[in-house]
Amino acid sequence: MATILDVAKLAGVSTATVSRVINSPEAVRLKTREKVTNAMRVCNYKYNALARGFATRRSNTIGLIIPTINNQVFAESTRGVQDYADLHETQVLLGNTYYRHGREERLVNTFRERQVDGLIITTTDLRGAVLKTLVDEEVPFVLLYSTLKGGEMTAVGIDNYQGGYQATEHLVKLGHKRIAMVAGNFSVSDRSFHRWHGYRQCLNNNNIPYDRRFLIQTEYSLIGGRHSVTTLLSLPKPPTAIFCSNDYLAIGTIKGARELGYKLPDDLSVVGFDDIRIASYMVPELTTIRQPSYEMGKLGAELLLQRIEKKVKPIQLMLESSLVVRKSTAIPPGEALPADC
Amino acid sequence: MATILDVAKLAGVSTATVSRVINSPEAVRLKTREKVTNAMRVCNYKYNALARGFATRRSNTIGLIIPTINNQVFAESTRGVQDYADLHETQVLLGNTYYRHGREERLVNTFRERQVDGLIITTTDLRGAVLKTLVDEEVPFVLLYSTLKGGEMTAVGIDNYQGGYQATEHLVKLGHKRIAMVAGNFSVSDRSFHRWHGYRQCLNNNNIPYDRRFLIQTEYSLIGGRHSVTTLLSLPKPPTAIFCSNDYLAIGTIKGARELGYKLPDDLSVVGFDDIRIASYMVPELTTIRQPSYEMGKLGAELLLQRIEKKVKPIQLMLESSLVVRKSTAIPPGEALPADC
DNA sequence: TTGTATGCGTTATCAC
DNA sequence: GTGATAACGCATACAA
Repeated sequence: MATILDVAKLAGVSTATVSRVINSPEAVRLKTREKVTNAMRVCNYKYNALARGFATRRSNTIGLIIPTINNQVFAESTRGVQDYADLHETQVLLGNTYYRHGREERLVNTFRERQVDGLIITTTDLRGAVLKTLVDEEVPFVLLYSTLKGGEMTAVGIDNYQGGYQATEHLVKLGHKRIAMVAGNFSVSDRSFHRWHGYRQCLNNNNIPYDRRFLIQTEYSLIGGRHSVTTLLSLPKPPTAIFCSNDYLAIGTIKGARELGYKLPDDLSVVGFDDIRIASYMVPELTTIRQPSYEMGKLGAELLLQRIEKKVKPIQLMLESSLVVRKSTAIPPGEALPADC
Repeated sequence: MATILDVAKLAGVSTATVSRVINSPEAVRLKTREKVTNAMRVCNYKYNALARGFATRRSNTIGLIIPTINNQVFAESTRGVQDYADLHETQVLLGNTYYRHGREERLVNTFRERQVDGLIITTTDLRGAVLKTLVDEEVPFVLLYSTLKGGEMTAVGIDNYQGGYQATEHLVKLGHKRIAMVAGNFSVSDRSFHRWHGYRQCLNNNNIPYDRRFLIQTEYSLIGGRHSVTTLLSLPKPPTAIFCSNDYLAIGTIKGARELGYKLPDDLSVVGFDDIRIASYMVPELTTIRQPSYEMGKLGAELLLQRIEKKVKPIQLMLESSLVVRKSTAIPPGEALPADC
């Protein structure tokens, strides 16, 4: 495989000149440039970006760590990151934590060994040692889907508390009093925890007593939702509405309820979170909290590159989220008409 | 940042020895090893995998090129690739072509500059120059979701022809005679083209005349399906069944038909392709052709690593696909009961 | 505008 | 078992 040395010899110039035509062509005389360009073609020269990174101590690579690419939401933000990186000659290394702290730590270390210029992390372990180390050792990184509102870490996210509050408030306004929540495990999802806070505060503000049997923590999956709803609906006084902390849980919940003979939304209202693309294609169309995943990824990548260039101080950005009312929510059963009519 | 030279000095050994404790600890005396290990801790040494790659001319990185991470199917195979790579100390660089030939070419070049050890590609341009060049220049690569049954390229896929045939046959057996197909554009999806072949051959074998107005090529998306069905159902003699070349098209088709007042599956049968996770959560639950995406990714990664090690010759693997009958297909309208009863 | 010389952090090939 | 040292391919300060 030809190197710049080969090209240099062939063109009768120095390697420095070859390097210049690659990196700052305008700094070399047209004639010389052409000689070099020709030589490159002749020996089928292929640029070695690894060697460059080695020499400049800059890899033009970032590491992206997410729970799982399998979740549409993270696929969207990943796309945002990729698209932005792509425009800035930056490549992205991708890793899934599968919501495991140990894997998150391992990925961070592996990526650092790979000399990534920075990291974008949707963390599963906000209070853990991993992020602290990153701060201490001044590794540029930004948190995605963050719940942070201050501090020394750069982060972009939405107000999960508010999202949880809005979702719950929507149900309260419809007249629901028995509102359950199917949440992602708090131990691995700070976001879920914040959403629950919003949920609980909303109940509180509306004088609805909090029933702890109405909270189920489970894994973020279709199955998780399907199982959880079975538990909830077999309670002596089952809920008439369920707030799920993501759309997959909501879709699973809807399916599970239907399997139990419930008609939706008449017998049970369900609200999701995220507004994945398919949400509006479900039956009933899913009422949910929309968060701008793609934009979040894009913005996260932008912030990271700026951090790498040391152009900005740590900052926490909160993007807008909003309630999207569709067809999976309605007034409680027996509200408009008596149940026995 | 400390290097092995620092460690060597601190431990009073040579860099070669430090390198040895990293790569083949058993080759160095326990006592020396401990000295080195200690020195590493003292100066907070961090291994530089990039420098290693530079020296060994092996990056332990592979490039994964897919149409879009946004499609659940590719997310699954991506996971398969990642999981396998992860077990073999290999990182994966991810890129989306968005079904654009130019982007595919650019990604291949960029990844090669990055010195990836090999590539895994779900190509959008099977007959193009890009793959040919890869073969000529002996770059290890494997095709995913491939339609190949021979030749010099390593590939793993399913029998798309057979998938298309099975899907259509299912509809024929239910009694449908007017069967349309909503397909991904043939120009960017060889897979779609093969599925169409299966579809057409099945019609042929069952003496059902082929009507070219019953074929719509569109982009692989929910919207694509939704729009296509509108066109099909406004035909003078509209189809009673539609075979869609992926699940998103099918889900879009179902939604579009419902918006036109059709009851599914009574008024219209729909078959998808892929069996993405959410398929069984749709209403009606989607009848579709299942393909083992995760396994395909895993197998592709395995084959690629073997190709890199030069342990195997080019081979084309076909995984099993199968028809999954659920609720989105039924006998044609007016078949059991007269339409006007 | 172009060339010379050196460094980047590791591995690998010899010696010892 | 261990050490000395030459690659690896490119960028860059400094000279010319």
